[in-house]
Amino acid sequence: MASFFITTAIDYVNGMPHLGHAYEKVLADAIARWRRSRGDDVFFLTGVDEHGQKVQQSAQKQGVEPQAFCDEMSAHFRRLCERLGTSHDRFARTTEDSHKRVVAQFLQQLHDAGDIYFEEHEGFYSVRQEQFVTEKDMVDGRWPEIFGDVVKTKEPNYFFRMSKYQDWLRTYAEEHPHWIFPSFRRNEILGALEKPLGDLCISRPKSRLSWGIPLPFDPEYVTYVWFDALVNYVSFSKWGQRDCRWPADVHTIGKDILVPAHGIYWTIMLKALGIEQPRRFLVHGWWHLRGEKMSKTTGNVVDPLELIDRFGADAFRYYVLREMAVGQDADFSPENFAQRYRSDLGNDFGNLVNRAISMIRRYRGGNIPSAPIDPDIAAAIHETRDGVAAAMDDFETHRALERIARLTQRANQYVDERAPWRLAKDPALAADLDAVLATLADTVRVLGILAEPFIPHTAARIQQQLGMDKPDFRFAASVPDGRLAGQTVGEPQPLFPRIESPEDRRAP
RNA sequence: GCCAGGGUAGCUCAGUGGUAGAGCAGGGGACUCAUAAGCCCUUGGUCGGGAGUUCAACUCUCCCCCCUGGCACCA
Repeated sequence: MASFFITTAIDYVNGMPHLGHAYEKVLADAIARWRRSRGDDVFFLTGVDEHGQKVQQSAQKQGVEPQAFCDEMSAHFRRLCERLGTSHDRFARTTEDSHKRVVAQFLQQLHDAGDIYFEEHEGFYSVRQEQFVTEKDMVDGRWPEIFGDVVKTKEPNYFFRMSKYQDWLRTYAEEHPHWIFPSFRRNEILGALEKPLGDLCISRPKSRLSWGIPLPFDPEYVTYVWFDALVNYVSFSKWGQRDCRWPADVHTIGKDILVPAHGIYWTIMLKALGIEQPRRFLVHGWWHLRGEKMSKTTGNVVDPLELIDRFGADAFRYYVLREMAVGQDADFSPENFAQRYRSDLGNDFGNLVNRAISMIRRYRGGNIPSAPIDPDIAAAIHETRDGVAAAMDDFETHRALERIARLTQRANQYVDERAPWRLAKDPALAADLDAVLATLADTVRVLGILAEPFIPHTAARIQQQLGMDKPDFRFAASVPDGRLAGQTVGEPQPLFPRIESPEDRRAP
């Protein structure tokens, strides 16, 4: 059995989950489920990033301990996963002791190796924002109002010797064309490497930032951002155990954190630690809302939970996986969502399942006939599973769903071509009717298997409605072999019921 | 500024040298198993602009315009 380890980025708990968080989890989940259906031994890791200045400040503002704040915020993200139905095997929290131990161990190792050094750093410090700023933050030669007083200060800190690995990284990037998906994003790393790489400041004095993991070699400091967050991929991979899952096969991330965080920092950190590199990065794009960039400041955000409440988790999953060409940006609009729900899911997919089961009940008392599967449809099924497999191996969920939609359409056509209601009127055509119903039952069953990575709840309902006593989502079972013959179907229940919207009621 | 991705039917996008495609939306039709769903037919585009190469360009070359993104802590 092949092993497959996929991660999402861990979400920063300073804000509430939004569409982007939800998408990334669904994308990784679809791939994880896909690999499971192929028989791989999958380990799927997601989680949250809980340390840092903003969390400390937010907790302070609310008058609670940072840990209590994290507990509360993390619950929102965990809840999001539950609502989405993600099949993760581990939900990482960076405040867990096991994680902190690994971070400390890694820091110590790099310090011992001379890759971390201590140096006086002179810079501009914004008292109001409690952070260092650079001349680049100036507008027209002045510090913007939001920074308040900016003073020049000296603060000694610890630095990670990244510059030492620049040449190695460039060679690595050049020699691994499939390292980043989509491939054009690898150029962004190569581009960033054209300029000399500075060393990375990895510490903050405890006096300014206490909510972090202490440096093992200097308790007056905590480690800052990336050294904490990125290590989660390793620290939660059962590191140090015999069944350790590292290296990851796929790191799913947003395009905003490829350069420099993952492509440069993380890659060099692993190199310096002597740890194997992840096989690939799957870099997705951004969601826009009605053509505009989503931003918390303008309130231009989409709450995934609201959509799930109204349309269900599978409708949400389907929409994002169908609408976004992996790696590209995509536009979200409520109208488009409702449209896809009604048309793709309700009218085409859900209705096909419904009419197939209804006819089996009406014409054969619910018993799936034993009859040969229509060869054209059988061919279409084979073509579809091949297409889905090819698409999913390239992470192209939108193409996989397109293939599934095509088979759905083909099956709907088939119903009209054969017109079972006509066959049912003539007892001499009973064998033909049997063949049509058997073909439909198998097509619906296969559609359920192929759709499971995308819409798992619905897939389970399909098998239930087909009267299968135990679920079977193995890709290997997605062949037209009439294996349901003799079984009794269950009650047909609309999978994606028509949802009345206020606009619909206005119709004359 | 540098680098990358993109500009094709009302909308979302596919298409890489040989008479422009799909889905949705719009229009028409036949049917009734089904979630008033599905099926069939159909309207619709000087393929961002200009020049060039070619018997032939959406497809190759060059120039230009526009959008988006990366280069700078935010899925």
